[in-house]
Amino acid sequence: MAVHHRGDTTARPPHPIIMHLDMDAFFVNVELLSRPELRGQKIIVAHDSPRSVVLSASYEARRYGVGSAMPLARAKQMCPGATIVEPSAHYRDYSARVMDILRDITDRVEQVSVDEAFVDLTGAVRTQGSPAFIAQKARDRIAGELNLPSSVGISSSKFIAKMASTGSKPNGLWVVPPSRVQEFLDPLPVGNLWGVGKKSEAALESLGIHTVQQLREYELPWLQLKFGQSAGAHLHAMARGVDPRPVVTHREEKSMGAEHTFSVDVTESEHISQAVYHLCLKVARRLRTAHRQTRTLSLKIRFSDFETLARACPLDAPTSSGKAMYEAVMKQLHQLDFLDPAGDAPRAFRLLGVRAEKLEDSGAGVQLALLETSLTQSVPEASAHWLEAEETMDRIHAKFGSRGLLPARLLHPPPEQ
DNA sequence: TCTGGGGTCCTAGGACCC
DNA sequence: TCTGGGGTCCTAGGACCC
Repeated sequence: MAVHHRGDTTARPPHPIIMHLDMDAFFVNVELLSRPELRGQKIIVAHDSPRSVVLSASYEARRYGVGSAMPLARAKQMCPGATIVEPSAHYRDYSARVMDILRDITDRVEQVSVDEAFVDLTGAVRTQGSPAFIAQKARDRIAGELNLPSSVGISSSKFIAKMASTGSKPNGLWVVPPSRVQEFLDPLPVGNLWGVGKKSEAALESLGIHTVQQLREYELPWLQLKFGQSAGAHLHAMARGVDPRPVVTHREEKSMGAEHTFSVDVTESEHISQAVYHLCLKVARRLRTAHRQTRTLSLKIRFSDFETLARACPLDAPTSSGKAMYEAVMKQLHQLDFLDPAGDAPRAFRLLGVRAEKLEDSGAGVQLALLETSLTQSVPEASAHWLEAEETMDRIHAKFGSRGLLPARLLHPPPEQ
């Protein structure tokens, strides 16, 4: 609780102090810890398969134009001789250690992704020194204890703090005081703004708007007419450095999904249904681990021509059962005539995805109710068996990792171990 | 060059209700 | 009989982020 003094009408200072920390080439630098001989070389972290994309590139590789999310095939072509490193399982651990260091400053930490976080320093500055001092101490600890480089931006809003950390990279620290925000923003290309991607950038450019300064010349109603209510308001606010979003330390997941791109397009119905099965079990397991269940299931398909569509798969009742999800998805696939039980599907699949939406808590009581519901239905033994089987798989997974979850393995013991 | 996998948020249109 | 105006919920698609 804030302490109020006499005459203090506002509990908050005029400007919050927000820091944004972003790890530099995070995956690459984690890999370098175990392979120091590669330091200073062109490194690309990616699964080395024909359809994969770049997850992270060393600055040496970036000089050749390699960037995140680029198809690996293209990256290899642009940057011949680069070392391709398979992603490992260590990123979560290092991420957690970075976040722990940040939480030593304050608990006002919002983790945005595996390698990024906002920290609200508004309270911390009263006892720990200037924002820059606090930030540098955190960067020094991350460098000293984890041997990983990071960059920090500090300003009075999340959005400017993030732009500042990006601008300070690599291994930098940039403070933008409130009085300098406009001066900081004005020369930047609109494409640098948070939430302005390729499409919006192109639309802005076509209207002759290239810099934030130019964007600021346009009024709110005009921007909303051109870009929609929300995006227009967003652009208007950002051009003025306005971003009132607070640092949020906890956020509940709204959906959980799994998707898979086949290394080769697939037409065989049996192969497709097996993939659906896998994805459903994966999502169901995650739901149960989080004590959640879903009321709406969504199926995503990408065909070989890259046409992508999503369809809802109605559920009889909220569920965290992979079997129930599998049945709902298969029913929808058949209704859409995308499968032929006798043989090949009419169109080749490139990607399949399953996403659980409208999540709700599934306490022990709810799980029991679910079990009772299935027991009163026509195939009670089968339902009970399946729930039990899925729980068994949860235990197997906890013990051995994600290997060996094919349907066949459920019925027969795995060949090894 | 040929496009991953995990998400969030917004928009538009249709169904349905009053 | 030729038709309004909300509000809400749902679905599909798409932009965007890391």
